[in-house]
Amino acid sequence: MPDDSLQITPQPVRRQVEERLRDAIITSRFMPGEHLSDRKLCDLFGVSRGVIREAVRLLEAEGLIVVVPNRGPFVAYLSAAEATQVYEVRSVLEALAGQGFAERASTEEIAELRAVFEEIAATPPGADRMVLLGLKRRFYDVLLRGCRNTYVARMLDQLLNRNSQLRATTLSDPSRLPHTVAEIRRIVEAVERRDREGTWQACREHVMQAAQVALRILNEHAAAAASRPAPPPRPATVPRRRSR
Amino acid sequence: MPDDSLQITPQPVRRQVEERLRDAIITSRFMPGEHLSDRKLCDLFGVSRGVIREAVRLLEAEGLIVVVPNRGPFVAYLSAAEATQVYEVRSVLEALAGQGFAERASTEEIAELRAVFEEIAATPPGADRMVLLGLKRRFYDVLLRGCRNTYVARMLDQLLNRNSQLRATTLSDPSRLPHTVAEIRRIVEAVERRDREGTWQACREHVMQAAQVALRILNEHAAAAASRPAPPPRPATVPRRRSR
DNA sequence: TCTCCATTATTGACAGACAATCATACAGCT
DNA sequence: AGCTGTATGATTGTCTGTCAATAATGGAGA
Repeated sequence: MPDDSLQITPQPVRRQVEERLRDAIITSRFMPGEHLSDRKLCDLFGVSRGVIREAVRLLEAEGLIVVVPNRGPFVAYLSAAEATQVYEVRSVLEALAGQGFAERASTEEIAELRAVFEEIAATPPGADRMVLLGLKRRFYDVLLRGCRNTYVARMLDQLLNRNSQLRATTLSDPSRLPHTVAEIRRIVEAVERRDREGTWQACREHVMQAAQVALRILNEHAAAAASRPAPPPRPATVPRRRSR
Repeated sequence: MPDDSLQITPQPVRRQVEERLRDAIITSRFMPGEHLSDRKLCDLFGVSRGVIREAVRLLEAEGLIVVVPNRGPFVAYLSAAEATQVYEVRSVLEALAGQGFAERASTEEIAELRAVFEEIAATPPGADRMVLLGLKRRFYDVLLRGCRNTYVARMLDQLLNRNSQLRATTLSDPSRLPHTVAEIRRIVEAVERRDREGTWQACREHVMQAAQVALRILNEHAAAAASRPAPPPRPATVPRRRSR
């Protein structure tokens, strides 16, 4: 099999818009619920309407954008109920990815995974949330590449993007950091033993712990919002209906 | 909670094109590897290029279409290796969906699931493959609706579409039908007992059995193709690279 | 037969236009 | 005041035409 690591593929303008827009959403440059009108995006990216519309369609399918007919695209909003569902799916997909990694990753990839883990473990508690999120992202990049399953990689990637905002807040919780490190250590150690079942369990446990923290935070926010006089407007939350 | 079953949402032309194109692909009206040029699709659907391009972008994100730069969209092709991966993911997602159904579906939904199962069980062995696929599709529709998890529903839906062609051939295997029915019966019965673990196992088992049959068929085809002088051209299999 | 080049078709991207629809504000009525 | 209806303005959905860049095709020539 030829090495295609040096292969370059031409990147149409559309792809760049897709990537930047995706990035802008998952880094919260656009807030959930925000209206992304054609005009605005055209001006922002300096491209024509057609390109914007195509990019929006792709991000719509990825679930990052919700399009309401005759009103246009909005940044998707994740309710507490939906977050629960996301974590439920993540737990099994991540477990599957971990198991695949334990089975099929090369020794180099395992070493790489440990290296990223050590970086996470060495992070001071007061670090910027985006730094931590970036490290965790790299951890997942290694994991998803080494699990040798394109489909689990794609879907987990989408899920991680989908609730990246929530993840940023849970990761940044200083009291949570040592627990996170311990959980990830369990994953890495299980992988190093090539322990299928152990990795599965460790991954599952990790996500479920994260889910608990996330939902606690979400409920606190909800409570705080309820005590405030005017609840956030939350414009047009998912009026779209999946067909089929 | 207000009943939104009467809600009507306007369907832009684009949505119709998306649906029809998706349907045409999963029912094999377009063969894998086939080139779907703008012109052709414009003529077929009688709409402008912009609409076509947007629809293609959406189906690209769903994995049904692969777009190679400067050559346009092709119907995605599923290699044996990829099929293995799809079944691996399906097994856990379907298990999760089943578990969610066993926990959270209403008694009406459980009855509905059994009703569809009875239809499947009553199918004569010589039935058309598309009839069976349609029934199975309905089974999944009920399951995915009742599991109360939008995300697992979306992802499993995509996976089922992705390998619908393969599923049609495995389902149509007459020697396989009784086994299929038995496996699905196990699922339904576990659900009726509200047995989380049992449903999980039954679903997992069902997919793994299906995977075995599918891979056997794929290998037979591959062997047959290899014995033939000219192997099928299989133009441009997944040259696209996922970013990030 | 093979190689190289010119022609042609197709994609990627842009701009302009138009009807349909939605949001808003304002006037009028009870 | 509170509600209803309408006029205005902005935005979306869609079509058309245009143009450069790239890939596929086919033929000329060695």
